[in-house]
Amino acid sequence: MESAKTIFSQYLRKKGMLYSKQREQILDIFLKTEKHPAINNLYDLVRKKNPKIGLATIYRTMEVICDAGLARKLDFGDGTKHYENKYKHPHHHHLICLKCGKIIEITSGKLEEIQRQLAKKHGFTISRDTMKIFGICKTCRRKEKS
Amino acid sequence: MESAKTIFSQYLRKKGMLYSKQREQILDIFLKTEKHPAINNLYDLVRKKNPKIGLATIYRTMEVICDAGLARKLDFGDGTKHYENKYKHPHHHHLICLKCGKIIEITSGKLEEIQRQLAKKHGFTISRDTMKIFGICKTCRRKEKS
DNA sequence: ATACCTGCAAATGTTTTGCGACTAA
DNA sequence: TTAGTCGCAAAACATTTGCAGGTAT
Repeated sequence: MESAKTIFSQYLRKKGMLYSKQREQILDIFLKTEKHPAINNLYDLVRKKNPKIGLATIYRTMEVICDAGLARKLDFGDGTKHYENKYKHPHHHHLICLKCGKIIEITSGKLEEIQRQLAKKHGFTISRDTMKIFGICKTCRRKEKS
Repeated sequence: MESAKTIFSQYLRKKGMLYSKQREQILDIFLKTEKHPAINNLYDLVRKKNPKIGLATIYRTMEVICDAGLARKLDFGDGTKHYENKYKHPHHHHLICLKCGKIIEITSGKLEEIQRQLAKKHGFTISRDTMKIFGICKTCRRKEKS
């Protein structure tokens, strides 16, 4: 399996784009984050390494990283874009705690099967799908009770 | 079953809010739309009846209508808020055509069951959930082939 | 050398807010 | 009468874009 960096640099070459220092730094930091960083989280992290970098470059580069198939853009309805690592990371869904913001990733073969059935029933060809369950996580539920 | 207007006016009274002409007009027009209007669609429709109304009033009022349990806020990832009628309208999900923008509503008991199972497995108490399947609808698929 | 990129600032588009005038009860 | 609303304009955000100067190949 090729490394994410290899995939990225090959993608860039194929598209006639350059493998700049900024793009490498942003990819590095993004791949290290294990969660679902908002664009501003990434901006802050990248600035620690390279304070000169601009927010627009983060936006532009994350777009390219998505196009290269290494990231997936997420919308948690909090008014800003989030990104998650797609590299070696199968399709999944999210449980989102409304109290503490914790995000739990879930996968379900049964769920995928039902989605396929529903799509088929309506003659619909699936490109992508997203399911989010908002609620209260175990930890916050316990706190509420006390 | 009470009418939507009754529910709305009772909600307003309970909250110490007024049942203004604008609120009534916006609710009327919103209830008549059978789809998932964006805020600007509503703005245009309402302005036909009452050209003096301001966009801020639409935003503020749709928020109140949601709070009253008569509308549900939707995010189709197109950069603007949409609303759908929640009155006498059970929980459901959406198939969204990426070509023509058509939205098909789907319900599935099996799906709800799986969501409950997944939440339970993680000690999660569900508040609300949303599933969206993006793809190509039957009609657009046919057009592509020709 | 020469595309391509970057950082900055300005522009954009959506949504929210402050406020003086107005209105429902 | 008077709290609550409205319309407007300005502010607040997130995101995108134009451009002059810098960089990778």
